[in-house]
Amino acid sequence: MFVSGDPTILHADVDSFYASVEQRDNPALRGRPVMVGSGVVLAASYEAKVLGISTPIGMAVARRTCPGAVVVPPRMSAYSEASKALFQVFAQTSPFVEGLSIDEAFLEVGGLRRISGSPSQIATSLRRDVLESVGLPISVGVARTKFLAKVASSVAKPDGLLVVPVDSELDFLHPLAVERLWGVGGVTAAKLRERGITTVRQVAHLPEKDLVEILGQAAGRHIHALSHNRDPRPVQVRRRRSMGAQRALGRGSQSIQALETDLVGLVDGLGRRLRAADRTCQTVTLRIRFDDYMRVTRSHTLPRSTAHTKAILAAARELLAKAMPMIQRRGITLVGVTLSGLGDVGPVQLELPVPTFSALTVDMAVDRVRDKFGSSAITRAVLLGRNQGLSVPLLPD
DNA sequence: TCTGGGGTCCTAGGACCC
DNA sequence: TCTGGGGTCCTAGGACCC
Repeated sequence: MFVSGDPTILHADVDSFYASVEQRDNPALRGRPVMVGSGVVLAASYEAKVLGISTPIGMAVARRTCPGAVVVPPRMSAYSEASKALFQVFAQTSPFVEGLSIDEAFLEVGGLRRISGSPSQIATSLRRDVLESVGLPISVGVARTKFLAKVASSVAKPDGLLVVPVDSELDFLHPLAVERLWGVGGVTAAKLRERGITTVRQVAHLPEKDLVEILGQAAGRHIHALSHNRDPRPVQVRRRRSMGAQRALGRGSQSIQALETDLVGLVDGLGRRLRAADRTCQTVTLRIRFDDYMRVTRSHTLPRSTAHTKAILAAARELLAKAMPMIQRRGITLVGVTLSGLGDVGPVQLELPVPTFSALTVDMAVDRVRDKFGSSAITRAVLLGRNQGLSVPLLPD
């Protein structure tokens, strides 16, 4: 039997994630068109999608298009909880899970045949398990490459399962629109359409160098490879590379004080998240969106990594001051902060001039570290004396 | 059609170093 | 004094994803 070429990669994706959570938690919303969002529609239930709602779309337009729909404000913490439960089921299904976003992941199930069955059997039980223990409908695509598995799950929606056999990969892929290629959005699709290219098959017939000429080195090569279903990327656990928060502001005059307050709030929240994840950052980026919705960024790289709110805030404030003339000239409708250059909180060494170990010594050291790196940064203190050591686990306060 | 809140990756120029 | 080639880091912008 030919095993190595079997489709063994699952792509699992919750259908209309936010809207499905709302329908799960409120039975009155089930079977009805539901739109989640405030300024724009973040998610629409399938009942709403059928009526012509696609995301993102302005809420005013959405209400006109679909007057019978129920509009629900987003509950981010509920979605975050649901996501945790979802990824627990993923982890129980396979040891190789690569999270892609809050509600989707790749699972490699090639080595689980003896334990759990064939990939399509595993996909079937995964859908059942998620529905039973999280209460949400998912769609699953199964294929030999990550890219194709992702395409398959989106074609399978809603609440579906689609396996792409190895011998019919290109038959499945080539009739699809270019927008189905992972990495082809509005701008790229428009460039291709200008040249009469609308299907994956047409892309596949183009020489790679032509695509590179049109789209640039990386994008050209990438899309050329995908159109032939060449995607060697393995399923792998990835770590987060940046962390950010932003706030949309109403149009109109924004006082400098209010802006500073927003900035403090954003940085404070980010600092907490950073320390809760035991991470540090080195680069602080300020994002600004003007009244005309043009965007700019200003960034600063710190001389050393930090998880301390004070250091991040100081950098963010300087960036804001730098951008202030632009803001005053053009108005501001969004402020955001992104932290990148993420690292891990390593051991911190502090020397205190104390003669003996005591509860007081520990408290002093802990206070110093907390003061320096933030309250949840420390989980263990190792006290070293001249001839002895003492390791003390600490509870987060 | 007037616009959220998260993320990822790529490109390109300039500074700086060897 | 002028010149080459290669590499890394920083900053800014942009496309794309859900």
